[in-house]
This record gives sequence, structure tokens and C-alpha cells, in this order.
Amino acid sequence: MSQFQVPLAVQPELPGLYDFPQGQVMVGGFQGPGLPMAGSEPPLRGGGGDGRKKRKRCGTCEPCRRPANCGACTSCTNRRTHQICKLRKCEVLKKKVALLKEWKQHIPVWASQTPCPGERRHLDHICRSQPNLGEASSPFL
DNA sequence: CGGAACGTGTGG
DNA sequence: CCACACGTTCCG
Ligand SMILES: [Zn+2]
Ligand SMILES: [Zn+2]
Repeated sequence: MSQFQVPLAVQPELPGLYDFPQGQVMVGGFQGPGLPMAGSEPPLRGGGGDGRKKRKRCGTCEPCRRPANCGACTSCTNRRTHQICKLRKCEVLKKKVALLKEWKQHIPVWASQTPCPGERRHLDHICRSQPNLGEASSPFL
């Protein structure tokens, strides 16, 4: 009614998705679009899945509720990228991905000593998702 | 089945 | 480091 809730209101995070270490989600002070909704776990098609399931946008953050694409960003102009308009890119999705798996998997490596260029390369990608996280997240360092 | 979007790797 | 492109998954 009042709010333009796109018919995509998806759960915050399916329980059992990428598991987090403890609670490093919440850097500084964020609004918190992670809708605290009950979790109805879908039939988990993990039978033959690798676990690389694609998450979906929260549908509560500003970019998520953007009615349409800007039509000026590369994602809008270049549809071959298969990416959503930068103005509509879910923040939650950006953050979650930032603190995702590769980190945990490689942290002990780079914590010990600067990893090889190859490993470091991947970390950069995830870091880029959110400048905020690039600094505050790593209980190891 | 088709459209849309995420996740990842590579190139510049 | 950033931007772009592909493959894959998800939903209607
Ligand atoms: Zn756009
Ligand atoms: Zn969102």
C-alpha cells in the first residue's frame, strides 16, 4: 500500500546458506535491511548442488525498491553483462558477498603472511563490494 | 521456456 | 584496482 514493496520480498538469509564465523556482520551502524523474517527453508536443492547457490536481494533496501533502472549505467546500457542496474544493486547482497566464503577460506593464509598475487587477487574482488568492510571485519588481524 | 540477476574469472 | 563478460541459478 504505502510502501512500494516489490513482489520480491525474500527472506534475509536462508538458514544454512553461507555460514558465518560468528557476528562480524554489522559494521559501524547500518540501517539493517536484513528483514528479520521467519525462515522457510526451500527444499534445498543441494542434492547435486555445489553450494554456490545464488542469493537474492532483500527487497527492503533503497536500491532494491528502485522502481526501474537508471538507464545510464553500464549494466543498463550493456545488458550482455547480465547485471542489475547499479542503482538497484541490493546493499545487503553487496555486504554479504563481501564477507563471504573466500575470506574465511583464505584468511589464515594471508594472515600468516602476504599471500601470493593470485590469492590476493580474489580478496580484492570481494573487498571491492563494500569499502566499509574492506577495513573493519577480520577478527584475525 | 524465458527473462533476470548473482557469482566469478579475466583483461585492461 | 576497476570494469566487463560468461555461466549458472532462480522465479514466473
Ligand atoms: Zn542503471
Ligand atoms: Zn536489498
